[in-house]
Amino acid sequence: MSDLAAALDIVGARWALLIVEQLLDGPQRYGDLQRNLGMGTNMLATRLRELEAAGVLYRLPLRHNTRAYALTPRGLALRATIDALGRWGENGSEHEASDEP
Amino acid sequence: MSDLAAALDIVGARWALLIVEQLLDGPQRYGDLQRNLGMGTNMLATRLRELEAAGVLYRLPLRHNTRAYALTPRGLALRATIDALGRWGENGSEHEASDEP
DNA sequence: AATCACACTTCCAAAATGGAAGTGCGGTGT
DNA sequence: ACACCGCACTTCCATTTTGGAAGTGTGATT
Repeated sequence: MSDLAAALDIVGARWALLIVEQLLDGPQRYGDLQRNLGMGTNMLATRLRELEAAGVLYRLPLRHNTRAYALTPRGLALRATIDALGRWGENGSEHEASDEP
Repeated sequence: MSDLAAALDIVGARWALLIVEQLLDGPQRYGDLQRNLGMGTNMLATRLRELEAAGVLYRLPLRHNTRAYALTPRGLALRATIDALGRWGENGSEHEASDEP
């Protein structure tokens, strides 16, 4: 399995990189993530569990039954990838059907 | 929609980035891609259609009924992202691993 | 005691994925 | 000429993933 395939196994799932992108701005709570991303709560819970198991993020306990999610060093290391993909996505409005590359 | 979300809309689908990674080594034919990637032929056909529509790759006609798939400039621009993700994936076996070299 | 915010879980329908087999076309061998 | 082959797909169907909506449990607040 190539390095790329190994990486995609972890952050290739839908919403995974968007969650990490949010957390690059600092730790956030479950409800905040859900509102900021507009994704269903079941998917969010599943992804957070997977990303925690993969060592990308961890649960940061706050008061009583509330907690925040924060990136581990391994999660922060995704900044380069996310920046690169984001820059690539910037130029997405320049597509037109042409027969020559 | 953020730049990252726009990018993921195109290359976030399963296999998409792996296909692009293959084509970074040069144009390949359908059968080669299938063998090199080990993916089902129906998915490959679907992804190639989507990536062509998105301007990431194009069909390069060869003799008779054969053709190769090659990256457009927009597809080649994914090299930075793929390299970054690949480098991130390299360090995936450090969960309970030994000491460093 | 009743209500509320928060962090989920459960249930079910819809969409994506994957394996296997089939299709069409042009070239090759006999 | 005619059977056969490789290539590039398409079709069919089972399995997995995703998504929306509603429900659960816990501790604080009124």
